[in-house]
Amino acid sequence: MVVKTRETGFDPGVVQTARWGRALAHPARVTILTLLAKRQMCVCGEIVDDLPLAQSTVSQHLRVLREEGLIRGEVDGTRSCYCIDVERVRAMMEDLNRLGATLEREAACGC
Amino acid sequence: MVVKTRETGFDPGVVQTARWGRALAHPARVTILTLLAKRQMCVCGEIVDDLPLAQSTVSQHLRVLREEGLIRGEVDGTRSCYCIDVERVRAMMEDLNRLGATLEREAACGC
DNA sequence: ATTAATTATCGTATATCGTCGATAAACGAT
DNA sequence: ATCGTTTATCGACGATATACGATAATTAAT
Repeated sequence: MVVKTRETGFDPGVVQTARWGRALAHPARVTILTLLAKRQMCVCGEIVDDLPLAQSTVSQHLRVLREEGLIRGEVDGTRSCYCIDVERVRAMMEDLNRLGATLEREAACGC
Repeated sequence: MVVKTRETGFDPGVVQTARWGRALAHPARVTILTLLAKRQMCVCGEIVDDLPLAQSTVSQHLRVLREEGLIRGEVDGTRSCYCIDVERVRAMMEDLNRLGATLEREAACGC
């Protein structure tokens, strides 16, 4: 599923940026990421305990983050141990900062 | 509508970050922003011409960006002239970079 | 006054998202 | 082998998001 070419008529780079946006588009996912950063690893159960959501819902959000590559999960016995994929996070921040730089560059508005 | 307190149980800062994410979560909106940056202002019609979407749909996306404060619109006769709100963009990038820094800081993963 | 142009909004249809409970799968412990 | 723990997935449902055409509102031009 890696390359999901659905031919939308948008620039691929823009599509990727939008994917980063979507990954961050829910408070639960942002919270999960910061949690994983605070402790340097996290069992799923701990994450569930820190969120006001059902276990299955948290699992869904973990899946979204996993699909975007922002986190990686390893099974450890009956547990699942998640951690941030720093490389991917760096890639995301590069993309977002590139966008930010573009948007800030041309400030003069004719309106 | 500025303060939309719907009591979700999430940290306000996190909620704001998620809002930025949501604003960028669609290729059309990212495209619109970069368009507005390239030309330093843009009439709605030009934006519509550059997107593979109907005029009403583009108008919707403009509304989302406007609601997040990332763009401002002024009516100019029968036209609408949009431009980027650089202050807001800067605020967004600050939030996102703060998140990025947090996520990159603690790299060592115990998995 | 009519007409043409432009854009926001409305109504509606469809798709995706978010959420939960229930269940299945995998494992550890007894 | 059975039981308890943990987590992913499934099914269902409501809520949002996305998309379009039609319409209304505004203005410019004739």
